[in-house]
Amino acid sequence: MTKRRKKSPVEPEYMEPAMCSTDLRREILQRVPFFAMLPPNAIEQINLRFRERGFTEGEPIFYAGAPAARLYVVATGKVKLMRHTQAGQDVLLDILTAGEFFGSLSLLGNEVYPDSAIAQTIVCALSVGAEAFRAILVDYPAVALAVLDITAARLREAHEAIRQISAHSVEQRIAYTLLKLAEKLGEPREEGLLIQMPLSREDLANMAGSTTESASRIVSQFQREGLIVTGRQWIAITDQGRLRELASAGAD
Amino acid sequence: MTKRRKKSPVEPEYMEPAMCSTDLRREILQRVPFFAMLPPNAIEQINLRFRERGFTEGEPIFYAGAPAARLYVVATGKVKLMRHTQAGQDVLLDILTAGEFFGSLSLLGNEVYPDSAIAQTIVCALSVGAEAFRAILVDYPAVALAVLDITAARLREAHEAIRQISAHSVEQRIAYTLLKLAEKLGEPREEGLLIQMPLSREDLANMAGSTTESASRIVSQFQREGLIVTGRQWIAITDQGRLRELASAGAD
DNA sequence: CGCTGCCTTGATCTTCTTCAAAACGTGTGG
DNA sequence: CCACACGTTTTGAAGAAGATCAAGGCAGCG
Repeated sequence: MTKRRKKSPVEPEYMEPAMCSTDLRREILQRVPFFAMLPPNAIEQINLRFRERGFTEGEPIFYAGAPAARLYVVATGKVKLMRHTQAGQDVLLDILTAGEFFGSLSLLGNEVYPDSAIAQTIVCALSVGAEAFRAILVDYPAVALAVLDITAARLREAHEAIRQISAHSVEQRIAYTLLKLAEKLGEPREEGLLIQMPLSREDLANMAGSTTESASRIVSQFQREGLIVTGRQWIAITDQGRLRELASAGAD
Repeated sequence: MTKRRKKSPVEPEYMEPAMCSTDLRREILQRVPFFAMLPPNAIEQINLRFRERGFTEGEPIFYAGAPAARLYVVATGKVKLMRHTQAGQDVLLDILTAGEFFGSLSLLGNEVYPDSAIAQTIVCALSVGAEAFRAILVDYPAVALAVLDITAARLREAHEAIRQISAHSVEQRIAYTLLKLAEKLGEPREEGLLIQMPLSREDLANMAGSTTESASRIVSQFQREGLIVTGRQWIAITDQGRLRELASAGAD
Protein backbone atom coordinates (compact mmCIF):
# COMPACT_ATOMS: atom_id res chain seq x y z
CA MET A 1 0.00 0.00 0.00
CA THR A 2 1.37 3.39 -0.90
CA LYS A 3 2.06 5.75 1.89
CA ARG A 4 -0.69 8.22 2.50
CA ARG A 5 0.25 11.68 1.43
CA LYS A 6 0.48 13.91 4.44
CA LYS A 7 0.64 17.35 2.95
CA SER A 8 -2.56 18.82 1.59
CA PRO A 9 -2.37 19.05 -2.18
CA VAL A 10 -5.00 21.75 -2.16
CA GLU A 11 -3.50 24.97 -3.42
CA PRO A 12 -4.46 28.07 -1.50
CA GLU A 13 -5.92 30.82 -3.62
CA TYR A 14 -3.24 33.44 -3.85
CA MET A 15 -4.66 36.84 -3.39
CA GLU A 16 -5.16 39.59 -0.93
CA PRO A 17 -8.65 40.52 0.10
CA ALA A 18 -8.03 43.99 -1.28
CA MET A 19 -6.73 42.70 -4.56
CA CYS A 20 -10.16 42.60 -6.03
CA SER A 21 -8.81 45.15 -8.41
CA THR A 22 -10.97 47.25 -10.63
CA ASP A 23 -8.90 46.32 -13.63
CA LEU A 24 -9.96 42.74 -13.35
CA ARG A 25 -13.61 43.43 -12.89
CA ARG A 26 -14.59 43.63 -16.50
CA GLU A 27 -12.78 40.44 -17.22
CA ILE A 28 -14.53 38.72 -14.35
CA LEU A 29 -17.94 39.97 -15.35
CA GLN A 30 -17.26 38.79 -18.86
CA ARG A 31 -16.80 35.29 -17.55
CA VAL A 32 -20.04 35.26 -15.57
CA PRO A 33 -22.27 32.83 -17.47
CA PHE A 34 -25.20 35.15 -17.78
CA PHE A 35 -23.17 38.13 -18.92
CA ALA A 36 -20.95 36.24 -21.30
CA MET A 37 -23.16 36.83 -24.31
CA LEU A 38 -23.17 40.59 -23.95
CA PRO A 39 -21.08 42.95 -26.09
CA PRO A 40 -18.17 44.74 -24.38
CA ASN A 41 -19.93 48.06 -24.08
CA ALA A 42 -22.83 46.45 -22.26
CA ILE A 43 -20.40 44.78 -19.87
CA GLU A 44 -18.92 48.23 -19.38
CA GLN A 45 -22.30 49.62 -18.42
CA ILE A 46 -22.98 46.78 -16.07
CA ASN A 47 -19.56 47.06 -14.54
CA LEU A 48 -20.42 50.52 -13.34
CA ARG A 49 -23.25 49.21 -11.25
CA PHE A 50 -21.21 46.67 -9.34
CA ARG A 51 -19.07 47.20 -6.32
CA GLU A 52 -16.40 44.83 -5.10
CA ARG A 53 -15.29 43.57 -1.76
CA GLY A 54 -12.78 41.08 -0.38
CA PHE A 55 -13.35 38.56 2.39
CA THR A 56 -10.90 36.47 4.35
CA GLU A 57 -11.18 32.79 5.05
CA GLY A 58 -14.12 32.03 7.28
CA GLU A 59 -15.52 35.54 7.10
CA PRO A 60 -19.27 35.87 6.75
CA ILE A 61 -20.48 37.71 3.67
CA PHE A 62 -23.97 37.96 5.05
CA TYR A 63 -26.02 36.16 7.65
CA ALA A 64 -29.33 34.45 7.25
CA GLY A 65 -32.06 36.74 8.46
CA ALA A 66 -30.40 39.97 7.43
CA PRO A 67 -32.39 42.17 5.03
CA ALA A 68 -31.72 40.91 1.54
CA ALA A 69 -30.57 43.89 -0.43
CA ARG A 70 -27.80 42.74 -2.72
CA LEU A 71 -26.91 40.16 -5.27
CA TYR A 72 -23.36 38.83 -5.22
CA VAL A 73 -21.15 37.30 -7.85
CA VAL A 74 -18.10 35.29 -6.84
CA ALA A 75 -15.05 36.69 -8.58
CA THR A 76 -12.46 34.44 -6.96
CA GLY A 77 -12.51 31.92 -4.14
CA LYS A 78 -15.21 29.64 -2.78
CA VAL A 79 -18.34 30.59 -0.89
CA LYS A 80 -20.40 28.32 1.37
CA LEU A 81 -24.15 28.74 1.40
CA MET A 82 -25.45 27.55 4.76
CA ARG A 83 -28.76 27.33 6.51
CA HIS A 84 -29.04 27.06 10.27
CA THR A 85 -31.50 25.39 12.56
CA GLN A 86 -32.69 26.44 15.99
CA ALA A 87 -30.70 23.63 17.50
CA GLY A 88 -27.51 25.08 16.06
CA GLN A 89 -27.26 22.41 13.44
CA ASP A 90 -26.03 23.64 10.10
CA VAL A 91 -26.80 22.45 6.64
CA LEU A 92 -24.43 23.20 3.80
CA LEU A 93 -26.60 23.82 0.77
CA ASP A 94 -24.12 24.71 -1.91
CA ILE A 95 -20.59 25.75 -2.62
CA LEU A 96 -20.15 28.53 -5.13
CA THR A 97 -17.12 29.30 -7.23
CA ALA A 98 -15.98 31.99 -9.64
CA GLY A 99 -18.78 33.23 -11.85
CA GLU A 100 -21.65 31.97 -9.71
CA PHE A 101 -24.13 34.26 -8.06
CA PHE A 102 -25.91 34.23 -4.72
CA GLY A 103 -27.90 36.52 -2.49
CA SER A 104 -31.03 38.39 -3.34
CA LEU A 105 -32.60 37.67 -6.69
CA SER A 106 -36.08 38.77 -6.00
CA LEU A 107 -37.04 42.32 -5.72
CA LEU A 108 -40.19 41.58 -3.90
CA GLY A 109 -39.80 44.15 -1.21
CA ASN A 110 -38.47 43.65 2.24
CA GLU A 111 -37.19 40.13 2.29
CA VAL A 112 -34.35 38.61 4.23
CA TYR A 113 -31.60 36.26 3.16
CA PRO A 114 -32.77 32.72 3.85
CA ASP A 115 -29.21 31.43 4.21
CA SER A 116 -25.85 32.66 5.35
CA ALA A 117 -22.97 33.06 2.94
CA ILE A 118 -19.52 32.40 4.30
CA ALA A 119 -16.16 32.72 2.58
CA GLN A 120 -14.59 29.28 2.58
CA THR A 121 -11.33 30.61 1.16
CA ILE A 122 -10.17 34.11 0.54
CA VAL A 123 -12.90 35.54 -1.63
CA CYS A 124 -13.44 38.48 -3.86
CA ALA A 125 -17.08 39.17 -4.56
CA LEU A 126 -18.79 41.69 -6.78
CA SER A 127 -22.20 42.85 -5.73
CA VAL A 128 -25.05 44.95 -6.96
CA GLY A 129 -28.20 46.30 -5.33
CA ALA A 130 -31.27 44.21 -5.99
CA GLU A 131 -33.03 47.06 -7.80
CA ALA A 132 -30.02 47.76 -9.97
CA PHE A 133 -29.83 44.11 -10.89
CA ARG A 134 -33.49 44.11 -11.75
CA ALA A 135 -32.83 47.05 -13.99
CA ILE A 136 -30.10 45.12 -15.76
CA LEU A 137 -32.49 42.26 -16.36
CA VAL A 138 -34.99 44.63 -17.89
CA ASP A 139 -32.37 46.27 -20.10
CA TYR A 140 -30.94 42.98 -21.30
CA PRO A 141 -33.63 40.33 -21.70
CA ALA A 142 -31.05 37.76 -22.76
CA VAL A 143 -29.49 38.08 -19.33
CA ALA A 144 -32.84 37.50 -17.69
CA LEU A 145 -33.32 34.29 -19.64
CA ALA A 146 -29.85 33.10 -18.77
CA VAL A 147 -30.42 33.81 -15.09
CA LEU A 148 -33.68 31.92 -15.30
CA ASP A 149 -31.93 28.94 -16.86
CA ILE A 150 -29.35 28.87 -14.13
CA THR A 151 -31.93 29.20 -11.41
CA ALA A 152 -34.00 26.43 -12.95
CA ALA A 153 -30.92 24.24 -13.09
CA ARG A 154 -30.24 24.92 -9.44
CA LEU A 155 -33.80 24.00 -8.60
CA ARG A 156 -33.34 20.70 -10.38
CA GLU A 157 -30.19 20.08 -8.40
CA ALA A 158 -31.93 20.91 -5.16
CA HIS A 159 -34.71 18.48 -6.03
CA GLU A 160 -32.12 15.86 -6.77
CA ALA A 161 -30.50 16.54 -3.43
CA ILE A 162 -33.85 16.11 -1.70
CA ARG A 163 -34.30 12.76 -3.37
CA GLN A 164 -30.80 11.76 -2.39
CA ILE A 165 -31.22 12.68 1.22
CA SER A 166 -34.61 11.16 1.69
CA ALA A 167 -34.07 7.89 -0.09
CA HIS A 168 -30.46 6.88 0.43
CA SER A 169 -28.14 5.77 3.18
CA VAL A 170 -25.48 8.02 4.63
CA GLU A 171 -22.83 6.07 2.77
CA GLN A 172 -24.58 6.72 -0.52
CA ARG A 173 -25.09 10.35 0.28
CA ILE A 174 -21.45 10.89 1.09
CA ALA A 175 -20.45 9.17 -2.14
CA TYR A 176 -22.88 11.32 -4.07
CA THR A 177 -21.69 14.49 -2.38
CA LEU A 178 -18.08 13.72 -3.21
CA LEU A 179 -18.94 13.11 -6.84
CA LYS A 180 -20.86 16.35 -7.06
CA LEU A 181 -18.00 18.27 -5.50
CA ALA A 182 -15.50 16.64 -7.81
CA GLU A 183 -17.63 17.56 -10.79
CA LYS A 184 -17.53 21.16 -9.76
CA LEU A 185 -14.11 21.53 -8.21
CA GLY A 186 -12.22 18.47 -9.36
CA GLU A 187 -8.67 18.79 -10.68
CA PRO A 188 -6.75 15.80 -11.95
CA ARG A 189 -3.61 15.12 -9.90
CA GLU A 190 -1.29 12.24 -9.37
CA GLU A 191 -3.25 11.20 -6.32
CA GLY A 192 -6.51 11.26 -8.21
CA LEU A 193 -9.26 13.72 -8.91
CA LEU A 194 -8.62 16.31 -6.23
CA ILE A 195 -11.41 18.38 -4.76
CA GLN A 196 -9.71 21.74 -4.96
CA MET A 197 -10.79 23.40 -1.74
CA PRO A 198 -10.34 22.99 1.99
CA LEU A 199 -13.07 20.59 3.00
CA SER A 200 -13.44 19.29 6.53
CA ARG A 201 -15.35 16.19 7.60
CA GLU A 202 -17.80 18.53 9.18
CA ASP A 203 -18.45 20.36 5.92
CA LEU A 204 -18.95 17.06 4.19
CA ALA A 205 -21.32 15.89 6.89
CA ASN A 206 -23.32 19.10 6.64
CA MET A 207 -23.66 18.64 2.91
CA ALA A 208 -24.74 15.03 3.20
CA GLY A 209 -27.08 15.67 6.11
CA SER A 210 -25.17 13.64 8.62
CA THR A 211 -22.69 14.04 11.47
CA THR A 212 -18.95 14.63 11.59
CA GLU A 213 -18.33 11.21 13.10
CA SER A 214 -20.33 9.34 10.52
CA ALA A 215 -18.67 11.25 7.73
CA SER A 216 -15.28 10.39 9.17
CA ARG A 217 -16.10 6.72 9.45
CA ILE A 218 -17.32 6.52 5.91
CA VAL A 219 -14.44 8.50 4.48
CA SER A 220 -12.04 6.14 6.23
CA GLN A 221 -13.93 3.18 4.87
CA PHE A 222 -13.80 4.59 1.33
CA GLN A 223 -10.09 5.05 1.73
CA ARG A 224 -9.60 1.48 2.92
CA GLU A 225 -11.55 0.32 -0.12
CA GLY A 226 -9.32 2.36 -2.38
CA LEU A 227 -12.03 4.69 -3.66
CA ILE A 228 -10.44 7.88 -2.41
CA VAL A 229 -7.28 9.29 -0.89
CA THR A 230 -7.69 11.78 1.86
CA GLY A 231 -5.99 13.82 4.52
CA ARG A 232 -6.74 16.76 6.71
CA GLN A 233 -9.15 19.08 4.90
CA TRP A 234 -8.78 17.47 1.51
CA ILE A 235 -10.08 14.52 -0.47
CA ALA A 236 -9.16 13.15 -3.88
CA ILE A 237 -11.17 10.54 -5.74
CA THR A 238 -9.27 7.62 -7.20
CA ASP A 239 -12.09 5.40 -8.37
CA GLN A 240 -14.95 7.46 -9.71
CA GLY A 241 -16.65 4.51 -11.30
CA ARG A 242 -17.08 2.49 -8.17
CA LEU A 243 -18.04 5.56 -6.20
CA ARG A 244 -20.73 6.29 -8.70
CA GLU A 245 -22.10 2.77 -8.45
CA LEU A 246 -22.25 3.11 -4.71
CA ALA A 247 -24.02 6.43 -4.88
CA SER A 248 -26.84 5.46 -7.18
CA ALA A 249 -27.63 1.86 -6.47
CA GLY A 250 -26.03 0.49 -3.38
CA ALA A 251 -27.85 -2.72 -4.19
CA ASP A 252 -25.44 -4.90 -6.10
CA MET B 1 -64.00 13.12 22.81
CA THR B 2 -65.92 13.73 19.61
CA LYS B 3 -66.42 10.81 17.35
CA ARG B 4 -64.03 10.67 14.49
CA ARG B 5 -65.62 11.65 11.24
CA LYS B 6 -65.70 8.73 8.87
CA LYS B 7 -66.68 10.33 5.64
CA SER B 8 -64.00 12.23 3.77
CA PRO B 9 -64.75 15.94 3.82
CA VAL B 10 -62.56 16.44 0.79
CA GLU B 11 -64.66 17.61 -2.11
CA PRO B 12 -63.91 16.01 -5.42
CA GLU B 13 -63.18 18.45 -8.18
CA TYR B 14 -66.23 18.40 -10.40
CA MET B 15 -65.27 18.32 -13.98
CA GLU B 16 -64.81 16.09 -16.93
CA PRO B 17 -61.39 15.66 -18.39
CA ALA B 18 -62.71 17.07 -21.63
CA MET B 19 -64.23 20.09 -19.96
CA CYS B 20 -61.04 21.99 -20.29
CA SER B 21 -63.07 24.24 -22.52
CA THR B 22 -61.55 26.82 -24.75
CA ASP B 23 -63.86 29.46 -23.35
CA LEU B 24 -62.25 29.17 -19.98
CA ARG B 25 -58.71 29.24 -21.20
CA ARG B 26 -58.26 32.96 -21.33
CA GLU B 27 -59.68 33.31 -17.89
CA ILE B 28 -57.34 30.65 -16.58
CA LEU B 29 -54.30 32.18 -18.21
CA GLN B 30 -55.28 35.50 -16.77
CA ARG B 31 -55.05 33.99 -13.31
CA VAL B 32 -51.60 32.53 -13.84
CA PRO B 33 -49.32 34.63 -11.62
CA PHE B 34 -46.82 35.45 -14.31
CA PHE B 35 -49.37 36.40 -16.92
CA ALA B 36 -51.62 38.37 -14.62
CA MET B 37 -49.95 41.68 -15.35
CA LEU B 38 -50.46 41.45 -19.08
CA PRO B 39 -53.14 43.35 -21.00
CA PRO B 40 -56.02 41.32 -22.47
CA ASN B 41 -54.73 41.40 -26.01
CA ALA B 42 -51.39 39.98 -24.93
CA ILE B 43 -53.21 37.20 -23.09
CA GLU B 44 -55.09 36.61 -26.31
CA GLN B 45 -51.84 36.21 -28.21
CA ILE B 46 -50.44 33.88 -25.60
CA ASN B 47 -53.63 31.87 -25.51
CA LEU B 48 -53.13 30.94 -29.13
CA ARG B 49 -49.87 29.25 -28.34
CA PHE B 50 -51.23 26.97 -25.65
CA ARG B 51 -53.01 23.70 -26.05
CA GLU B 52 -55.12 22.02 -23.42
CA ARG B 53 -55.54 18.51 -22.23
CA GLY B 54 -57.46 16.68 -19.50
CA PHE B 55 -56.15 13.93 -17.24
CA THR B 56 -57.98 11.56 -14.96
CA GLU B 57 -57.08 10.75 -11.39
CA GLY B 58 -53.77 8.95 -11.19
CA GLU B 59 -52.95 9.46 -14.82
CA PRO B 60 -49.37 10.37 -15.66
CA ILE B 61 -48.88 13.67 -17.45
CA PHE B 62 -45.31 12.82 -18.25
CA TYR B 63 -42.69 10.47 -16.90
CA ALA B 64 -39.24 11.29 -15.63
CA GLY B 65 -36.71 10.58 -18.33
CA ALA B 66 -38.96 11.48 -21.24
CA PRO B 67 -37.66 14.20 -23.57
CA ALA B 68 -38.62 17.51 -22.02
CA ALA B 69 -40.45 19.39 -24.68
CA ARG B 70 -43.32 21.21 -23.04
CA LEU B 71 -44.16 23.52 -20.22
CA TYR B 72 -47.45 22.92 -18.42
CA VAL B 73 -49.76 25.14 -16.45
CA VAL B 74 -52.31 23.62 -14.10
CA ALA B 75 -55.75 24.94 -14.98
CA THR B 76 -57.75 22.89 -12.48
CA GLY B 77 -56.93 20.01 -10.17
CA LYS B 78 -53.78 18.97 -8.36
CA VAL B 79 -50.58 17.59 -9.82
CA LYS B 80 -47.93 15.56 -8.01
CA LEU B 81 -44.30 16.09 -8.94
CA MET B 82 -42.39 12.92 -8.14
CA ARG B 83 -38.88 11.68 -8.47
CA HIS B 84 -38.04 7.97 -8.46
CA THR B 85 -35.07 6.00 -7.31
CA GLN B 86 -33.59 2.84 -8.75
CA ALA B 87 -34.90 0.94 -5.78
CA GLY B 88 -38.43 1.94 -6.67
CA GLN B 89 -38.66 4.40 -3.83
CA ASP B 90 -40.51 7.56 -4.66
CA VAL B 91 -40.07 11.05 -3.38
CA LEU B 92 -42.90 13.55 -3.63
CA LEU B 93 -41.29 16.88 -4.36
CA ASP B 94 -44.22 19.20 -4.74
CA ILE B 95 -47.93 19.44 -5.24
CA LEU B 96 -49.10 21.96 -7.77
CA THR B 97 -52.46 23.63 -8.01
CA ALA B 98 -54.30 25.95 -10.37
CA GLY B 99 -52.04 28.59 -11.86
CA GLU B 100 -48.76 26.84 -11.14
CA PHE B 101 -46.43 25.64 -13.83
CA PHE B 102 -44.21 22.61 -14.24
CA GLY B 103 -42.30 20.77 -16.92
CA SER B 104 -39.62 22.13 -19.14
CA LEU B 105 -38.42 25.63 -18.43
CA SER B 106 -35.07 25.47 -20.06
CA LEU B 107 -34.69 25.43 -23.74
CA LEU B 108 -31.20 24.12 -23.63
CA GLY B 109 -31.58 21.46 -26.23
CA ASN B 110 -32.37 17.85 -25.73
CA GLU B 111 -33.06 17.52 -22.06
CA VAL B 112 -35.33 15.15 -20.25
CA TYR B 113 -37.84 15.72 -17.48
CA PRO B 114 -36.09 15.08 -14.18
CA ASP B 115 -39.34 14.17 -12.46
CA SER B 116 -42.66 12.60 -13.27
CA ALA B 117 -45.88 14.59 -13.14
CA ILE B 118 -48.98 12.69 -12.10
CA ALA B 119 -52.54 13.93 -11.86
CA GLN B 120 -53.59 13.57 -8.24
CA THR B 121 -57.17 14.54 -9.03
CA ILE B 122 -58.89 15.12 -12.30
CA VAL B 123 -56.74 17.73 -13.94
CA CYS B 124 -56.93 20.12 -16.81
CA ALA B 125 -53.56 21.36 -17.95
CA LEU B 126 -52.55 23.90 -20.55
CA SER B 127 -49.25 23.38 -22.22
CA VAL B 128 -46.92 25.09 -24.61
CA GLY B 129 -43.80 23.97 -26.44
CA ALA B 130 -40.58 25.01 -24.80
CA GLU B 131 -39.52 27.15 -27.76
CA ALA B 132 -42.85 28.89 -27.90
CA PHE B 133 -42.64 29.63 -24.21
CA ARG B 134 -39.18 31.00 -24.66
CA ALA B 135 -40.56 33.24 -27.37
CA ILE B 136 -43.20 34.51 -24.98
CA LEU B 137 -40.53 35.35 -22.43
CA VAL B 138 -38.63 37.31 -25.05
CA ASP B 139 -41.73 39.17 -26.17
CA TYR B 140 -42.81 40.03 -22.65
CA PRO B 141 -39.87 40.73 -20.38
CA ALA B 142 -42.15 41.30 -17.42
CA VAL B 143 -43.26 37.70 -17.71
CA ALA B 144 -39.67 36.54 -17.70
CA LEU B 145 -39.00 38.42 -14.49
CA ALA B 146 -42.11 37.02 -12.86
CA VAL B 147 -41.15 33.49 -13.87
CA LEU B 148 -37.71 34.09 -12.43
CA ASP B 149 -39.20 35.28 -9.16
CA ILE B 150 -41.36 32.20 -8.87
CA THR B 151 -38.50 29.89 -9.72
CA ALA B 152 -36.26 31.60 -7.18
CA ALA B 153 -39.00 31.23 -4.58
CA ARG B 154 -39.26 27.54 -5.35
CA LEU B 155 -35.52 27.21 -5.01
CA ARG B 156 -35.74 28.77 -1.58
CA GLU B 157 -38.46 26.32 -0.64
CA ALA B 158 -36.42 23.41 -1.89
CA HIS B 159 -33.48 24.56 0.19
CA GLU B 160 -35.75 24.83 3.18
CA ALA B 161 -36.97 21.31 2.52
CA ILE B 162 -33.38 20.08 2.41
CA ARG B 163 -32.70 21.66 5.74
CA GLN B 164 -35.86 20.13 7.16
CA ILE B 165 -35.04 16.66 5.97
CA SER B 166 -31.44 16.66 7.01
CA ALA B 167 -31.78 18.20 10.41
CA HIS B 168 -35.11 17.11 11.84
CA SER B 169 -36.83 13.99 13.06
CA VAL B 170 -39.55 12.25 11.10
CA GLU B 171 -42.13 13.59 13.53
CA GLN B 172 -40.98 17.14 12.87
CA ARG B 173 -40.88 16.59 9.14
CA ILE B 174 -44.42 15.25 9.07
CA ALA B 175 -45.61 18.21 11.12
CA TYR B 176 -43.83 20.59 8.79
CA THR B 177 -45.22 18.87 5.71
CA LEU B 178 -48.75 19.09 7.02
CA LEU B 179 -48.35 22.79 7.74
CA LYS B 180 -46.98 23.46 4.29
CA LEU B 181 -49.83 21.56 2.68
CA ALA B 182 -52.36 23.39 4.78
CA GLU B 183 -50.84 26.69 3.78
CA LYS B 184 -51.31 25.83 0.16
CA LEU B 185 -54.49 23.80 0.16
CA GLY B 186 -56.07 24.51 3.51
CA GLU B 187 -59.78 25.29 3.80
CA PRO B 188 -61.42 26.10 7.10
CA ARG B 189 -64.09 23.58 8.06
CA GLU B 190 -65.90 22.57 11.19
CA GLU B 191 -63.37 19.82 11.77
CA GLY B 192 -60.46 22.19 11.37
CA LEU B 193 -58.21 23.39 8.60
CA LEU B 194 -58.82 20.77 5.96
CA ILE B 195 -56.18 19.84 3.43
CA GLN B 196 -58.35 19.94 0.37
CA MET B 197 -57.07 16.97 -1.63
CA PRO B 198 -56.94 13.22 -1.41
CA LEU B 199 -53.77 12.51 0.53
CA SER B 200 -52.71 9.03 1.51
CA ARG B 201 -50.26 8.12 4.24
CA GLU B 202 -47.94 7.03 1.50
CA ASP B 203 -48.04 10.42 -0.18
CA LEU B 204 -47.33 12.06 3.13
CA ALA B 205 -44.44 9.70 3.80
CA ASN B 206 -42.99 10.39 0.36
CA MET B 207 -43.13 14.10 1.02
CA ALA B 208 -41.50 13.82 4.41
CA GLY B 209 -38.90 11.34 3.26
CA SER B 210 -40.10 8.46 5.38
CA THR B 211 -42.17 5.29 5.15
CA THR B 212 -45.88 4.62 5.06
CA GLU B 213 -45.78 2.90 8.43
CA SER B 214 -43.93 5.67 10.19
CA ALA B 215 -46.24 8.26 8.69
CA SER B 216 -49.22 6.29 9.89
CA ARG B 217 -47.86 5.96 13.41
CA ILE B 218 -47.13 9.65 13.65
CA VAL B 219 -50.43 10.71 12.19
CA SER B 220 -52.18 8.50 14.73
CA GLN B 221 -50.11 10.02 17.48
CA PHE B 222 -50.95 13.55 16.34
CA GLN B 223 -54.59 12.61 16.37
CA ARG B 224 -54.37 11.21 19.89
CA GLU B 225 -52.71 14.44 20.95
CA GLY B 226 -55.54 16.43 19.39
CA LEU B 227 -53.43 18.22 16.81
CA ILE B 228 -55.28 16.89 13.80
CA VAL B 229 -58.34 14.97 12.73
CA THR B 230 -57.93 12.41 10.04
CA GLY B 231 -59.51 9.63 8.08
CA ARG B 232 -58.94 7.72 4.93
CA GLN B 233 -57.15 9.95 2.45
CA TRP B 234 -57.76 13.17 4.31
CA ILE B 235 -56.34 15.20 7.15
CA ALA B 236 -57.50 18.37 8.87
CA ILE B 237 -55.43 20.40 11.28
CA THR B 238 -57.05 21.42 14.53
CA ASP B 239 -54.14 22.90 16.42
CA GLN B 240 -51.85 24.77 14.08
CA GLY B 241 -49.99 26.45 16.88
CA ARG B 242 -48.80 23.33 18.59
CA LEU B 243 -48.03 21.66 15.29
CA ARG B 244 -45.87 24.60 14.36
CA GLU B 245 -43.97 24.40 17.63
CA LEU B 246 -43.34 20.75 17.04
CA ALA B 247 -42.11 21.33 13.52
CA SER B 248 -39.56 23.98 14.24
CA ALA B 249 -38.15 23.26 17.64
CA GLY B 250 -39.06 19.91 19.03
CA ALA B 251 -36.82 20.78 21.93
CA ASP B 252 -39.04 22.10 24.66
C1' DC C 1 -71.27 -9.91 1.30
C1' DG C 2 -66.85 -10.32 0.03
C1' DC C 3 -63.28 -7.99 -2.38
C1' DT C 4 -59.73 -4.49 -2.75
C1' DG C 5 -57.15 -0.90 -1.06
C1' DC C 6 -55.84 1.84 2.76
C1' DC C 7 -54.54 2.10 7.27
C1' DT C 8 -52.89 0.42 11.80
C1' DT C 9 -50.13 -2.10 15.04
C1' DG C 10 -46.54 -4.98 16.97
C1' DA C 11 -41.90 -7.05 17.03
C1' DT C 12 -37.47 -7.14 15.35
C1' DC C 13 -33.38 -5.42 13.44
C1' DT C 14 -30.39 -2.30 11.11
C1' DT C 15 -28.55 2.15 10.79
C1' DC C 16 -27.00 6.20 12.53
C1' DT C 17 -26.41 9.44 16.16
C1' DT C 18 -24.49 10.50 20.51
C1' DC C 19 -21.12 10.73 24.02
C1' DA C 20 -16.52 10.18 25.27
C1' DA C 21 -11.73 9.95 24.67
C1' DA C 22 -7.62 9.30 22.30
C1' DA C 23 -4.53 10.07 18.18
C1' DC C 24 -2.95 12.83 14.72
C1' DG C 25 -1.30 17.11 11.87
C1' DT C 26 -0.26 21.60 11.55
C1' DG C 27 1.42 25.73 12.74
C1' DT C 28 3.68 28.26 16.56
C1' DG C 29 6.87 29.92 19.73
C1' DG C 30 10.68 28.81 22.19
C1' DC D 1 14.80 22.39 15.08
C1' DC D 2 12.03 20.65 18.66
C1' DA D 3 8.15 20.53 21.65
C1' DC D 4 3.76 22.12 22.57
C1' DA D 5 -1.02 23.30 21.79
C1' DC D 6 -4.89 23.55 19.08
C1' DG D 7 -8.20 22.01 15.97
C1' DT D 8 -9.31 18.09 13.19
C1' DT D 9 -9.98 13.36 12.71
C1' DT D 10 -10.48 8.78 14.32
C1' DT D 11 -12.38 5.09 17.06
C1' DG D 12 -15.25 2.70 20.46
C1' DA D 13 -19.38 1.57 22.85
C1' DA D 14 -24.13 2.54 24.01
C1' DG D 15 -28.37 4.03 22.72
C1' DA D 16 -32.24 5.83 20.02
C1' DA D 17 -34.72 6.45 15.98
C1' DG D 18 -36.73 4.67 12.27
C1' DA D 19 -37.06 0.90 8.59
C1' DT D 20 -38.61 -3.50 7.67
C1' DC D 21 -41.34 -7.56 8.04
C1' DA D 22 -45.66 -9.51 9.02
C1' DA D 23 -50.49 -9.62 10.23
C1' DG D 24 -54.75 -7.93 10.98
C1' DG D 25 -58.56 -4.37 10.73
C1' DC D 26 -61.54 -1.13 8.53
C1' DA D 27 -63.92 1.38 4.88
C1' DG D 28 -65.93 1.74 0.57
C1' DC D 29 -67.76 -0.50 -3.50
C1' DG D 30 -69.44 -3.71 -6.78
